[in-house]
Amino acid sequence: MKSHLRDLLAQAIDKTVRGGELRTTDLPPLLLEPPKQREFGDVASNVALILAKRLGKPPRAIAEAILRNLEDREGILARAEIAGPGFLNFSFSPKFCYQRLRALEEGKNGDLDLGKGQKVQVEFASVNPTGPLHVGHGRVAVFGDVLARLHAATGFQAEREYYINDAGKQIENLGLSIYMRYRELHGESIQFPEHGYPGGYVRELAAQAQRLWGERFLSEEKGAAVNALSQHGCEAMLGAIRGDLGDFGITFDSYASERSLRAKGEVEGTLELLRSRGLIYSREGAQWFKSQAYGDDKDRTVVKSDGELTYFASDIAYHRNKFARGFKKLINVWGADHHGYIRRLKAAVKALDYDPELLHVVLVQMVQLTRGGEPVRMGKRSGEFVSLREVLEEVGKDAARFFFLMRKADSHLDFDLELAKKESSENPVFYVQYAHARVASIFEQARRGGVAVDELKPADVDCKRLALAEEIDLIKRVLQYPEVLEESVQELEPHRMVFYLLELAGEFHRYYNRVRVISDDLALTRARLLLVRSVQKIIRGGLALLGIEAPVKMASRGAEALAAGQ
RNA sequence: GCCCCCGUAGCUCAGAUGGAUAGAGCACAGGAUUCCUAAUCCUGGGGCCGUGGGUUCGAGUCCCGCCGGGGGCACCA
Repeated sequence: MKSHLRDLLAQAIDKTVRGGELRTTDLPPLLLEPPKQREFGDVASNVALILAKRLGKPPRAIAEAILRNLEDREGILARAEIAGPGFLNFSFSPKFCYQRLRALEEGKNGDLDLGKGQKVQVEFASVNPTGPLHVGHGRVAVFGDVLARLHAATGFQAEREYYINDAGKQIENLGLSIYMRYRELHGESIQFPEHGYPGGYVRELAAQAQRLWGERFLSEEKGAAVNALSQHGCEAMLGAIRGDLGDFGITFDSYASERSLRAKGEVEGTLELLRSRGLIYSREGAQWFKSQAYGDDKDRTVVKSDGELTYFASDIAYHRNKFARGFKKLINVWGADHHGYIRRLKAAVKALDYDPELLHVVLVQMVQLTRGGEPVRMGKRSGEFVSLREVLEEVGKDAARFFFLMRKADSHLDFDLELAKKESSENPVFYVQYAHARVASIFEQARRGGVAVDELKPADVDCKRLALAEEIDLIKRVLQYPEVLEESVQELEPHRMVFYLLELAGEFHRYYNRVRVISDDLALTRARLLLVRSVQKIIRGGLALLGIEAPVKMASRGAEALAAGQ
């Protein structure tokens, strides 16, 4: 919708320049934004103000010149005027709204193609398989998943990948932890390793090992036993993680393994490449990558003095591997605690002659769980935290996903478990879902009245009957969807879609309360049905992008009240 | 000590190249259902945009300092 106007405006400015009324070649990008106040119209442009600054001419004069050259042959605008210091305010004509609505209902507007088939990889979660996922991981995972969905919906070829750090010390520590618990199970008194994993799941893994292999590891040489248990623990945890994420509606297209990356010699190969370029040197028995030369704060170790590779070394090779696979855009979704890592990774990318701009790192801030406003205590040290599974079981997939997405990544997230469970107007998830269900309910009613909703085609509908101000507003809101989608993808900000859906649902609920869709006037009824059907379609599509169900009935409230026992 | 994020209504947060009188939800107070689901809607009060400077015709937005909250600083993972 906006893009049509943008074209018109661009032409007008172009014409103004060619006509000699504006003497500039340096035109700002045309940004059309909703004005502060409704009376100012649907969209506003401050282009005249910006040009005024650059050209030293009065903004209103520039605005007038542009308006004079604006040729709206198709009549998409109802109003175009200058206001305030020199804003250009525009309102779309009802005729244009109807036309776009019809196009939307004919399915012509859903195919936004920003990506042109470009390959994008979203790497997220990538949690070391040394323990179960907790809430913070959940936010990161949902964020990454939705970024992938957004890209897939806009013409990108999006792939989700999970990178498994299965080669380093952490996995070894997991194995050692299991090993000690295993011996404990067999009656030995043990001293638990300092860097071991204290969580209860380690005991379970040990018990599992006992069931599977009996006393075998008691007699086996320690190193071999730890190794076997590492592998066992890693596989088991990965399975659990996969299960948790699966229940959250998240699956991956591929898993990358650090161990196999090393086995294939890619890590050594990458280091060799850097070495050949003189970017690796030895100091104090270790080997360092000259990341400082590429914008990092300091040089970083890639091989420790004991000969072990660092995780960073693997990460360099991993990202080289990603680019080699042909991805044109890489998105890494990390917890905010990894922020110190960005520079060194970008430095490495640059040193390998890839464009660091193609690598987007989204940092997702921490999650603070609360219950009725009171913080839920989580002790990292004791290994006790609220797991993602607990949250999932308590509030359900839809509420959890919605809450994780409600804030931009930069913001710390307060996640109130009580609120997420509440089935009332306080809970935004239900607000949006209810709007969708309400439309379904209207359809049900219409069918009972003999109106063929399902066969309703835009061509059979007289959209002009949608003449109320509420109706025009609602149509305009519906037609905003592609713009919101585009911004969400470009800015990597799914929360924009969440806010939009809340607004759309609100606009619909208001409309519903004011206007009866079904009436004796069949032509009017059909027009209104078409309108609410478009609302439903957009909400369903928007929720699908967030991985949230769009129910046709809001039944759970009654059912749960019943189950709760009066 | 250095780096990153945050600070906007009682609470949780939006605020898109700097632009018009700073918005929403919740909470609070009152009201709406003979009619498509009241999980809804309507009305209302609420603000030195942490703070002090600076740039600008114009700053919640940009720059510098300070205060408060969170995170990161390794031959850790």
